Amino acid sequence: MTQHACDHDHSHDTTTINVDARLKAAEALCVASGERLTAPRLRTYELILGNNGPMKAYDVIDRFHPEGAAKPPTVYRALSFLEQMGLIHRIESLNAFVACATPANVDHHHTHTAAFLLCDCCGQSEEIATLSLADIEHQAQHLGFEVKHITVEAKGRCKTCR
Amino acid sequence: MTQHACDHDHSHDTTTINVDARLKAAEALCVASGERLTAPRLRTYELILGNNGPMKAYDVIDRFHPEGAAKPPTVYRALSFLEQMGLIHRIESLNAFVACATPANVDHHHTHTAAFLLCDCCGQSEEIATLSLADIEHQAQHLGFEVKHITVEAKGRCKTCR
DNA sequence: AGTGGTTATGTTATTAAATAACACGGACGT
DNA sequence: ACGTCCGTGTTATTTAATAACATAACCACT
Repeated sequence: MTQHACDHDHSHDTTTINVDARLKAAEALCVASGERLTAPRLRTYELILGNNGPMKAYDVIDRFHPEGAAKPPTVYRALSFLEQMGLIHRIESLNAFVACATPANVDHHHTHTAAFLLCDCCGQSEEIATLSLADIEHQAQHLGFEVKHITVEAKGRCKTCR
Repeated sequence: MTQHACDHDHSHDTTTINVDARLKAAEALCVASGERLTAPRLRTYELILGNNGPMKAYDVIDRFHPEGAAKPPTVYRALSFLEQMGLIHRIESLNAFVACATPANVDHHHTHTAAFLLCDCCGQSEEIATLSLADIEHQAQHLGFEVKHITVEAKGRCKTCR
Protein backbone atom coordinates (compact mmCIF):
# COMPACT_ATOMS: atom_id res chain seq x y z
CA MET A 1 0.00 0.00 0.00
CA THR A 2 2.90 2.37 -0.33
CA GLN A 3 3.04 2.77 -4.10
CA HIS A 4 1.37 6.02 -5.09
CA ALA A 5 0.78 6.85 -8.72
CA CYS A 6 0.45 10.49 -7.85
CA ASP A 7 1.53 13.10 -5.36
CA HIS A 8 -1.75 14.31 -3.94
CA ASP A 9 -3.19 13.84 -0.51
CA HIS A 10 -4.12 10.32 0.51
CA SER A 11 -5.55 11.05 3.91
CA HIS A 12 -8.72 9.30 2.89
CA ASP A 13 -6.73 6.13 3.40
CA THR A 14 -8.34 5.64 6.76
CA THR A 15 -10.64 2.78 7.46
CA THR A 16 -11.93 2.17 10.94
CA ILE A 17 -12.12 -1.43 12.01
CA ASN A 18 -12.68 -2.56 15.55
CA VAL A 19 -9.67 -4.82 15.63
CA ASP A 20 -10.29 -6.31 19.04
CA ALA A 21 -13.85 -7.25 18.20
CA ARG A 22 -12.69 -8.89 14.99
CA LEU A 23 -10.03 -10.88 16.78
CA LYS A 24 -12.50 -12.11 19.35
CA ALA A 25 -14.97 -13.08 16.65
CA ALA A 26 -12.22 -14.91 14.80
CA GLU A 27 -11.26 -16.78 17.93
CA ALA A 28 -14.88 -17.84 18.43
CA LEU A 29 -15.17 -18.91 14.81
CA CYS A 30 -12.07 -21.05 15.04
CA VAL A 31 -13.17 -22.72 18.24
CA ALA A 32 -16.53 -23.46 16.66
CA SER A 33 -14.80 -24.93 13.62
CA GLY A 34 -12.37 -27.03 15.59
CA GLU A 35 -9.47 -24.94 14.39
CA ARG A 36 -6.83 -23.11 16.37
CA LEU A 37 -6.16 -19.40 16.13
CA THR A 38 -2.51 -19.78 17.06
CA ALA A 39 -0.07 -16.98 17.80
CA PRO A 40 1.28 -16.47 14.26
CA ARG A 41 -2.22 -16.62 12.81
CA LEU A 42 -3.50 -14.13 15.32
CA ARG A 43 -0.59 -11.81 14.79
CA THR A 44 -0.96 -11.97 11.02
CA TYR A 45 -4.67 -11.25 11.18
CA GLU A 46 -4.08 -8.41 13.61
CA LEU A 47 -1.59 -6.76 11.26
CA ILE A 48 -3.88 -7.06 8.27
CA LEU A 49 -6.83 -5.71 10.21
CA GLY A 50 -4.75 -2.76 11.32
CA ASN A 51 -3.45 -1.93 7.87
CA ASN A 52 -4.97 0.64 5.58
CA GLY A 53 -5.95 -1.34 2.55
CA PRO A 54 -4.38 -4.44 1.06
CA MET A 55 -1.16 -5.54 2.72
CA LYS A 56 1.75 -7.33 1.10
CA ALA A 57 2.99 -10.60 2.57
CA TYR A 58 6.43 -9.13 3.06
CA ASP A 59 5.01 -6.18 4.94
CA VAL A 60 3.46 -8.64 7.33
CA ILE A 61 6.79 -10.42 7.53
CA ASP A 62 8.63 -7.20 8.29
CA ARG A 63 6.27 -6.00 11.00
CA PHE A 64 5.64 -9.37 12.56
CA HIS A 65 8.01 -8.98 15.49
CA PRO A 66 8.83 -5.72 17.26
CA GLU A 67 12.53 -6.56 16.88
CA GLY A 68 12.98 -8.19 13.53
CA ALA A 69 11.25 -9.87 10.64
CA ALA A 70 9.48 -13.22 10.65
CA LYS A 71 10.43 -16.08 8.36
CA PRO A 72 8.37 -16.16 5.16
CA PRO A 73 6.83 -19.62 5.65
CA THR A 74 5.45 -18.60 9.03
CA VAL A 75 3.48 -15.81 7.48
CA TYR A 76 2.49 -17.54 4.25
CA ARG A 77 1.09 -20.43 6.25
CA ALA A 78 -0.92 -18.08 8.42
CA LEU A 79 -2.20 -16.26 5.35
CA SER A 80 -3.43 -19.50 3.79
CA PHE A 81 -5.17 -20.44 6.96
CA LEU A 82 -6.90 -17.08 7.34
CA GLU A 83 -7.98 -17.18 3.76
CA GLN A 84 -9.46 -20.64 4.14
CA MET A 85 -11.32 -19.51 7.22
CA GLY A 86 -12.87 -16.66 5.27
CA LEU A 87 -11.21 -13.99 7.40
CA ILE A 88 -9.08 -12.44 4.70
CA HIS A 89 -9.08 -12.27 0.91
CA ARG A 90 -6.15 -12.50 -1.41
CA ILE A 91 -6.01 -9.82 -4.10
CA GLU A 92 -4.47 -11.63 -7.04
CA SER A 93 -3.71 -8.58 -9.12
CA LEU A 94 -1.76 -6.96 -6.28
CA ASN A 95 -0.16 -9.96 -4.60
CA ALA A 96 -1.68 -8.67 -1.41
CA PHE A 97 -4.15 -9.50 1.31
CA VAL A 98 -7.02 -7.63 2.87
CA ALA A 99 -9.35 -8.32 5.77
CA CYS A 100 -12.74 -9.54 4.66
CA ALA A 101 -15.39 -6.87 5.10
CA THR A 102 -18.00 -9.40 6.18
CA PRO A 103 -15.99 -12.22 7.68
CA ALA A 104 -17.37 -15.64 8.37
CA ASN A 105 -18.55 -15.98 11.94
CA VAL A 106 -19.99 -18.51 14.34
CA ASP A 107 -23.51 -18.15 12.97
CA HIS A 108 -22.60 -17.67 9.39
CA HIS A 109 -19.99 -20.12 8.24
CA HIS A 110 -19.54 -19.30 4.58
CA THR A 111 -16.62 -18.22 2.51
CA HIS A 112 -18.10 -15.97 -0.09
CA THR A 113 -17.08 -14.68 -3.49
CA ALA A 114 -16.01 -11.11 -3.12
CA ALA A 115 -15.43 -8.41 -5.69
CA PHE A 116 -13.00 -5.55 -5.24
CA LEU A 117 -12.54 -2.04 -6.48
CA LEU A 118 -8.82 -1.29 -6.35
CA CYS A 119 -7.52 2.23 -6.71
CA ASP A 120 -4.33 2.47 -8.77
CA CYS A 121 -3.52 5.67 -7.07
CA CYS A 122 -3.98 5.47 -3.32
CA GLY A 123 -3.95 1.70 -3.11
CA GLN A 124 -7.21 1.54 -1.22
CA SER A 125 -9.61 -1.31 -1.81
CA GLU A 126 -13.35 -1.47 -1.53
CA GLU A 127 -15.04 -4.82 -1.14
CA ILE A 128 -18.39 -4.95 -2.82
CA ALA A 129 -21.06 -7.59 -2.95
CA THR A 130 -21.98 -8.01 -6.52
CA LEU A 131 -23.66 -10.46 -8.81
CA SER A 132 -23.03 -9.10 -12.25
CA LEU A 133 -20.29 -7.29 -14.06
CA ALA A 134 -22.75 -4.63 -15.12
CA ASP A 135 -23.43 -4.28 -11.44
CA ILE A 136 -19.75 -3.61 -10.78
CA GLU A 137 -19.84 -0.65 -13.14
CA HIS A 138 -23.00 0.39 -11.39
CA GLN A 139 -21.66 0.25 -7.87
CA ALA A 140 -18.39 1.76 -8.99
CA GLN A 141 -20.23 4.69 -10.50
CA HIS A 142 -22.21 5.09 -7.33
CA LEU A 143 -18.95 5.23 -5.36
CA GLY A 144 -17.32 7.60 -7.81
CA PHE A 145 -14.83 4.94 -8.83
CA GLU A 146 -13.59 4.97 -12.41
CA VAL A 147 -13.07 1.41 -13.63
CA LYS A 148 -10.20 0.83 -16.04
CA HIS A 149 -9.88 -2.92 -16.12
CA ILE A 150 -11.81 -5.84 -14.71
CA THR A 151 -10.30 -9.23 -13.93
CA VAL A 152 -12.62 -12.22 -13.75
CA GLU A 153 -11.11 -15.62 -13.12
CA ALA A 154 -12.94 -18.76 -12.09
CA LYS A 155 -10.83 -21.58 -10.77
CA GLY A 156 -12.02 -25.13 -10.66
CA ARG A 157 -11.94 -28.33 -12.60
CA CYS A 158 -12.74 -28.86 -16.24
CA LYS A 159 -14.96 -31.51 -17.71
CA THR A 160 -12.16 -33.92 -18.60
CA CYS A 161 -10.34 -33.55 -15.32
CA ARG A 162 -13.33 -34.11 -13.09
CA MET B 1 1.15 -25.20 -17.68
CA THR B 2 3.23 -28.03 -16.33
CA GLN B 3 1.81 -28.34 -12.82
CA HIS B 4 -0.68 -31.18 -12.71
CA ALA B 5 -2.78 -31.78 -9.63
CA CYS B 6 -3.39 -35.36 -10.74
CA ASP B 7 -1.92 -38.19 -12.72
CA HIS B 8 -4.57 -38.82 -15.35
CA ASP B 9 -4.47 -38.21 -19.05
CA HIS B 10 -4.25 -34.60 -20.19
CA SER B 11 -4.34 -35.17 -23.92
CA HIS B 12 -7.29 -32.79 -24.13
CA ASP B 13 -4.69 -30.08 -23.68
CA THR B 14 -4.71 -29.42 -27.38
CA THR B 15 -5.98 -26.20 -28.80
CA THR B 16 -5.68 -25.48 -32.50
CA ILE B 17 -4.79 -21.93 -33.41
CA ASN B 18 -3.71 -20.83 -36.84
CA VAL B 19 -0.57 -19.17 -35.63
CA ASP B 20 0.49 -17.68 -38.96
CA ALA B 21 -2.88 -16.07 -39.52
CA ARG B 22 -2.79 -14.58 -36.05
CA LEU B 23 0.68 -13.19 -36.56
CA LYS B 24 -0.33 -11.60 -39.85
CA ALA B 25 -3.43 -10.09 -38.28
CA ALA B 26 -1.33 -8.75 -35.42
CA GLU B 27 1.11 -7.18 -37.84
CA ALA B 28 -1.76 -5.48 -39.67
CA LEU B 29 -3.25 -4.28 -36.41
CA CYS B 30 0.03 -2.75 -35.30
CA VAL B 31 0.60 -1.00 -38.61
CA ALA B 32 -2.91 0.43 -38.44
CA SER B 33 -2.27 1.62 -34.89
CA GLY B 34 1.08 3.18 -35.67
CA GLU B 35 2.85 0.62 -33.51
CA ARG B 36 5.68 -1.71 -34.42
CA LEU B 37 5.50 -5.47 -34.09
CA THR B 38 9.21 -5.81 -33.48
CA ALA B 39 11.19 -9.04 -33.32
CA PRO B 40 10.92 -9.68 -29.57
CA ARG B 41 7.22 -8.84 -29.61
CA LEU B 42 6.58 -11.13 -32.52
CA ARG B 43 8.57 -13.95 -31.00
CA THR B 44 6.79 -13.60 -27.67
CA TYR B 45 3.38 -13.63 -29.30
CA GLU B 46 4.35 -16.61 -31.42
CA LEU B 47 5.37 -18.61 -28.38
CA ILE B 48 2.20 -17.80 -26.51
CA LEU B 49 0.04 -18.65 -29.49
CA GLY B 50 1.81 -21.98 -29.85
CA ASN B 51 1.48 -22.91 -26.20
CA ASN B 52 -1.26 -25.09 -24.79
CA GLY B 53 -2.97 -22.86 -22.31
CA PRO B 54 -1.56 -20.08 -20.18
CA MET B 55 2.18 -19.63 -20.40
CA LYS B 56 4.51 -18.36 -17.70
CA ALA B 57 6.78 -15.42 -18.44
CA TYR B 58 9.80 -17.52 -17.60
CA ASP B 59 8.73 -20.22 -20.01
CA VAL B 60 8.72 -17.58 -22.72
CA ILE B 61 12.12 -16.44 -21.52
CA ASP B 62 13.50 -19.97 -21.63
CA ARG B 63 12.23 -20.81 -25.10
CA PHE B 64 12.87 -17.43 -26.64
CA HIS B 65 16.08 -18.34 -28.41
CA PRO B 66 16.92 -21.74 -29.87
CA GLU B 67 20.28 -21.60 -28.06
CA GLY B 68 19.66 -19.98 -24.72
CA ALA B 69 17.28 -17.92 -22.66
CA ALA B 70 16.29 -14.30 -23.21
CA LYS B 71 16.77 -11.61 -20.62
CA PRO B 72 13.67 -11.05 -18.47
CA PRO B 73 13.11 -7.37 -19.38
CA THR B 74 12.99 -8.23 -23.07
CA VAL B 75 10.10 -10.55 -22.52
CA TYR B 76 8.28 -8.55 -19.87
CA ARG B 77 8.30 -5.52 -22.13
CA ALA B 78 6.92 -7.54 -25.00
CA LEU B 79 4.23 -8.98 -22.76
CA SER B 80 3.11 -5.52 -21.65
CA PHE B 81 2.94 -4.39 -25.22
CA LEU B 82 0.93 -7.38 -26.39
CA GLU B 83 -1.44 -6.98 -23.50
CA GLN B 84 -2.01 -3.31 -24.27
CA MET B 85 -2.67 -4.17 -27.89
CA GLY B 86 -5.36 -6.63 -26.85
CA LEU B 87 -3.51 -9.62 -28.26
CA ILE B 88 -2.93 -11.45 -25.00
CA HIS B 89 -4.44 -11.51 -21.54
CA ARG B 90 -2.68 -11.75 -18.25
CA ILE B 91 -4.08 -14.32 -15.84
CA GLU B 92 -3.50 -12.74 -12.45
CA SER B 93 -4.17 -15.79 -10.37
CA LEU B 94 -1.60 -17.83 -12.27
CA ASN B 95 1.04 -15.24 -13.08
CA ALA B 96 0.68 -16.34 -16.67
CA PHE B 97 -0.33 -15.14 -20.10
CA VAL B 98 -2.66 -16.50 -22.72
CA ALA B 99 -3.50 -15.49 -26.28
CA CYS B 100 -6.77 -13.63 -26.53
CA ALA B 101 -9.46 -15.79 -28.09
CA THR B 102 -10.95 -12.87 -29.99
CA PRO B 103 -8.02 -10.51 -30.47
CA ALA B 104 -8.37 -6.92 -31.48
CA ASN B 105 -7.95 -6.47 -35.22
CA VAL B 106 -7.86 -3.78 -37.86
CA ASP B 107 -11.64 -3.44 -37.99
CA HIS B 108 -12.30 -3.99 -34.36
CA HIS B 109 -9.94 -2.03 -32.17
CA HIS B 110 -11.15 -2.80 -28.68
CA THR B 111 -9.52 -4.35 -25.69
CA HIS B 112 -12.30 -6.19 -23.98
CA THR B 113 -12.94 -7.55 -20.51
CA ALA B 114 -12.49 -11.26 -20.59
CA ALA B 115 -13.45 -13.93 -18.09
CA PHE B 116 -11.60 -17.20 -17.68
CA LEU B 117 -12.31 -20.70 -16.51
CA LEU B 118 -9.04 -22.11 -15.21
CA CYS B 119 -8.66 -25.80 -14.53
CA ASP B 120 -6.62 -26.56 -11.39
CA CYS B 121 -5.80 -29.92 -12.78
CA CYS B 122 -4.72 -29.75 -16.41
CA GLY B 123 -3.94 -26.06 -16.43
CA GLN B 124 -6.10 -25.37 -19.44
CA SER B 125 -7.98 -22.10 -19.71
CA GLU B 126 -11.21 -21.27 -21.41
CA GLU B 127 -11.98 -17.68 -22.28
CA ILE B 128 -15.64 -16.89 -22.03
CA ALA B 129 -17.62 -13.81 -22.86
CA THR B 130 -19.78 -13.10 -19.91
CA LEU B 131 -21.73 -10.32 -18.34
CA SER B 132 -22.73 -11.67 -14.98
CA LEU B 133 -21.30 -13.88 -12.32
CA ALA B 134 -24.42 -16.00 -12.40
CA ASP B 135 -23.67 -16.35 -16.07
CA ILE B 136 -20.22 -17.70 -15.27
CA GLU B 137 -21.74 -20.51 -13.26
CA HIS B 138 -24.11 -21.01 -16.11
CA GLN B 139 -21.53 -21.23 -18.84
CA ALA B 140 -19.28 -23.29 -16.63
CA GLN B 141 -22.06 -25.77 -16.05
CA HIS B 142 -22.69 -25.92 -19.76
CA LEU B 143 -19.00 -26.71 -20.32
CA GLY B 144 -18.90 -29.26 -17.52
CA PHE B 145 -16.57 -27.06 -15.52
CA GLU B 146 -16.85 -27.18 -11.74
CA VAL B 147 -16.19 -23.73 -10.26
CA LYS B 148 -14.44 -23.60 -6.91
CA HIS B 149 -13.48 -19.98 -6.57
CA ILE B 150 -14.14 -16.80 -8.48
CA THR B 151 -11.85 -13.78 -8.48
CA VAL B 152 -13.32 -10.42 -9.43
CA GLU B 153 -11.06 -7.38 -9.31
CA ALA B 154 -11.75 -4.01 -10.86
CA LYS B 155 -8.81 -1.68 -11.15
CA GLY B 156 -9.18 2.03 -11.62
CA ARG B 157 -9.30 5.23 -9.69
CA CYS B 158 -11.32 6.04 -6.62
CA LYS B 159 -13.41 9.13 -6.03
CA THR B 160 -10.78 11.01 -4.05
CA CYS B 161 -7.94 10.19 -6.40
CA ARG B 162 -9.65 11.20 -9.58
C1' DA C 1 1.18 -40.34 33.13
C1' DG C 2 2.70 -42.71 28.67
C1' DT C 3 2.17 -43.41 23.83
C1' DG C 4 1.21 -42.53 19.18
C1' DG C 5 -0.94 -39.81 15.65
C1' DT C 6 -1.88 -35.40 13.84
C1' DT C 7 -1.24 -30.70 13.19
C1' DA C 8 1.43 -26.48 13.54
C1' DT C 9 5.74 -24.19 13.90
C1' DG C 10 10.88 -23.20 13.31
C1' DT C 11 14.60 -23.05 10.23
C1' DT C 12 17.60 -23.15 6.18
C1' DA C 13 17.82 -22.83 1.55
C1' DT C 14 16.14 -22.26 -2.93
C1' DT C 15 13.14 -21.10 -6.64
C1' DA C 16 10.08 -18.02 -9.14
C1' DA C 17 8.48 -13.46 -10.68
C1' DA C 18 9.28 -8.82 -11.77
C1' DT C 19 11.59 -4.37 -12.12
C1' DA C 20 15.31 -0.56 -11.81
C1' DA C 21 18.71 1.83 -14.07
C1' DC C 22 21.43 3.06 -17.75
C1' DA C 23 23.76 2.51 -22.24
C1' DC C 24 23.03 1.74 -27.12
C1' DG C 25 20.79 1.78 -31.60
C1' DG C 26 17.45 2.41 -35.14
C1' DA C 27 13.37 5.00 -37.16
C1' DC C 28 11.69 9.33 -38.52
C1' DG C 29 10.55 14.13 -39.12
C1' DT C 30 12.70 18.51 -40.03
C1' DA D 1 22.84 15.55 -40.97
C1' DC D 2 20.57 16.40 -36.45
C1' DG D 3 18.01 15.71 -32.62
C1' DT D 4 14.36 13.14 -30.61
C1' DC D 5 11.56 9.37 -29.55
C1' DC D 6 11.04 4.74 -28.90
C1' DG D 7 12.57 0.24 -28.34
C1' DT D 8 16.20 -2.90 -27.16
C1' DG D 9 20.40 -4.90 -24.65
C1' DT D 10 22.52 -5.60 -20.41
C1' DT D 11 23.65 -5.88 -15.49
C1' DA D 12 22.01 -6.06 -11.15
C1' DT D 13 18.61 -6.15 -7.72
C1' DT D 14 14.24 -6.55 -5.59
C1' DT D 15 10.06 -8.91 -4.53
C1' DA D 16 7.21 -13.10 -3.97
C1' DA D 17 6.65 -17.79 -2.75
C1' DT D 18 7.79 -22.59 -1.72
C1' DA D 19 10.60 -27.00 -0.72
C1' DA D 20 12.31 -29.87 2.63
C1' DC D 21 13.11 -31.36 6.99
C1' DA D 22 13.51 -30.96 12.10
C1' DT D 23 11.05 -29.83 16.33
C1' DA D 24 7.29 -28.93 19.29
C1' DA D 25 2.43 -28.60 20.82
C1' DC D 26 -2.12 -30.69 21.04
C1' DC D 27 -5.24 -34.48 21.55
C1' DA D 28 -7.27 -38.95 22.11
C1' DC D 29 -6.71 -43.32 23.99
C1' DT D 30 -5.08 -46.43 27.13
